[in-house]
Amino acid sequence: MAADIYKALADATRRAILDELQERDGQSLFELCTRLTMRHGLGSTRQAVSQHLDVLQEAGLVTVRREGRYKFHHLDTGPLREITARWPAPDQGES
Amino acid sequence: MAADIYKALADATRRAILDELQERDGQSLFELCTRLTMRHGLGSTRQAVSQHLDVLQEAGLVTVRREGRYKFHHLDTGPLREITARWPAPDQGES
DNA sequence: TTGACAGGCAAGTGACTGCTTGCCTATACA
DNA sequence: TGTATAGGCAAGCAGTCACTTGCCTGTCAA
Repeated sequence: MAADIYKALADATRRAILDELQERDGQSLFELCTRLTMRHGLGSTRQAVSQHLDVLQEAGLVTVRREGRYKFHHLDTGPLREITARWPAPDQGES
Repeated sequence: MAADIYKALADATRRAILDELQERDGQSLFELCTRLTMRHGLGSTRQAVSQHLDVLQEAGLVTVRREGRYKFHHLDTGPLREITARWPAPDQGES
């Protein structure tokens, strides 16, 4: 259920996770931890990233696919359309 | 400068302020307080709303026009484009 | 000039939140 | 079967944030 995509986006680490998943979709938790450290300079522990992924999943921005002992995370940018739909640009659809 | 539009959007009261300004642009602080209470059921004090407006202004989502002892607030949805530009929908190009 | 009105500044407080820490479950492979 | 790997759960801590409270500045009209 799309809990609160706004709160989900409020954290810089979570936004970095979305960036990472956009660049390489379907990463596991450990893969995300590694790449966040390497490419984004974030020293986040596994538990921290896991909690962030929970928030993103609650917001519907990340979907999860289980496979054996792995858990792959996929980006879903769909819920973000709500934002620009709520406050459209003045020269666009607003009447 | 556009501080952090994500943190600015994280609060429900601030989103209600944006809603209000979209419906009726150029409101003063007291006008906003009244309409937030009436139409959105928010019992926000003047100071609380004022602090929210500061955050929205920092984020570039609200611009301010002074006139005598009044201060009118205007909505600017431009910075919101950054969000959908950063994570575009997979099947549509950003435009 | 006086008083009412519109808004500003700053310290204090309670709740939330991101993160750590420690321990646990489950799957794969030797 | 035993062990390393991938991930989960929950309590505790510290920083942040929204909100209040109290007082101050600036504008306008009578």
